[in-house]
Amino acid sequence: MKELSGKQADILEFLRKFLEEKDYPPSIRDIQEGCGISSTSVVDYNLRKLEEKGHIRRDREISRGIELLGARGRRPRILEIPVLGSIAAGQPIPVPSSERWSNDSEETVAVTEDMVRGRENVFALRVKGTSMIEDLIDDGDIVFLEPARSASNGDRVAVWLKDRGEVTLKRFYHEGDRIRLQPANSTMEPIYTAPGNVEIQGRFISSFRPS
Amino acid sequence: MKELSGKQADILEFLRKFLEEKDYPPSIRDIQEGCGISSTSVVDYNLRKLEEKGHIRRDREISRGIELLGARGRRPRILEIPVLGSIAAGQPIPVPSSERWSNDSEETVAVTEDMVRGRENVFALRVKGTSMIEDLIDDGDIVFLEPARSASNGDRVAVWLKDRGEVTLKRFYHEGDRIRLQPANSTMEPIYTAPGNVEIQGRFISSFRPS
DNA sequence: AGTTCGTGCGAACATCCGTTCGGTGGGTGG
DNA sequence: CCACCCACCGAACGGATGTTCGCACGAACT
Repeated sequence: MKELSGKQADILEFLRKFLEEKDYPPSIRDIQEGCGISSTSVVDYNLRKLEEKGHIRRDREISRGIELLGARGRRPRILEIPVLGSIAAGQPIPVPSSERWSNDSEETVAVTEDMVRGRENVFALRVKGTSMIEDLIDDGDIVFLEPARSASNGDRVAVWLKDRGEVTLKRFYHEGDRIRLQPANSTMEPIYTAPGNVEIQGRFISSFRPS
Repeated sequence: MKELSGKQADILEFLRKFLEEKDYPPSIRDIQEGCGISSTSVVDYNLRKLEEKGHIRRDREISRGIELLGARGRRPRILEIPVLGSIAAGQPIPVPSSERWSNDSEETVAVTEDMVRGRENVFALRVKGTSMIEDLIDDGDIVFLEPARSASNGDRVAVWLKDRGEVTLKRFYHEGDRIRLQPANSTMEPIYTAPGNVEIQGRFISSFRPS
């Protein structure tokens, strides 16, 4: 990539600022004024240069048809993950699967899609307590889950215990005619229950520990 | 917030799609064609309604002066955190502080600013090994650090050990005339060294465990 | 029936805006 | 010196675009 002139760097910087502020690209004359350039043709000239050098993309004949390329311009896919509540504190959580959580005045966490790797309908829960401490999931962590109705042995899942009316995060084991829900905390006992009593809500994907 | 008519929902949906694709807002006539509306004035009319209802913001007299409000439109502050390398595997890492990491062909991780809470110049490292396992930092985790030259007792810091020429993530303790670098792994021994031999690179902020 | 209001239509207008073109000046190489 | 290229300038052209205005149609209400 060639070196760019002072004027071109100015324009690029102006583009970033403008986009940051207004959320739509500047017109050529906006750039002209913003960078103190005397003619629109000069802007056009340098814009072409910038396009040749791969910093921007232009849609000809279209007003404000400038797209900023590169890390700062290309907006990464952002997903707003709803934080549906807390888990392992004994509180029931609403079921996310088929629900439309459209008018969510609830809390959300924005993450980039690398964190959920293309999975669908991911939701998040705030972890209360240390029942999964040995799986390196601490109190206060945020766990990301994908909706699931079934699990394999050893999966970390959020399950609803019908008789208790609560949801908890545990490792899941199917043992003969019963289910073992194993906390990852040696001071805590596993929960044994009948398959009919558990309803799997989601499967663990990843976790984040805020500062 | 009032209910919006079918046409208004169409327009809103078209706005999202268009922005997603082109990275600049559509013109009124783009919307007209895209939504199969017969007149530009109808688009204008519904756009005004959408503005009243708080879904968009318009800059009058400006082409494509439409800003999408709300979760999907308002782009959260995204930070591209450079992943400078791995840590605790004994590899030296470049110092991030005053360097300009502008032409970073290196790997980056995009995160929302909640994850670093307004800190400056945050960088990230990929954790190799389990030396901090008891601090719930596992092999493969990504840790976020802020540049720092000093630390308080108990801080988790990335330090450069001059004599070994390597960087490691440990808990930091200043004990009299020596420094103790304590792994959070009972099978591993602390490192004792002279204050002059350690150079603190960064302080632990938060961590993320990919799936 | 008459009125009002929300919504839609089509056309015209004024401006915004990308593009083009002729021209200038400085630097470089023949 | 001349030719050539790069960067720049000013003006004008024409298409793109936001805005406005008169009108129409149906639903709700008096």
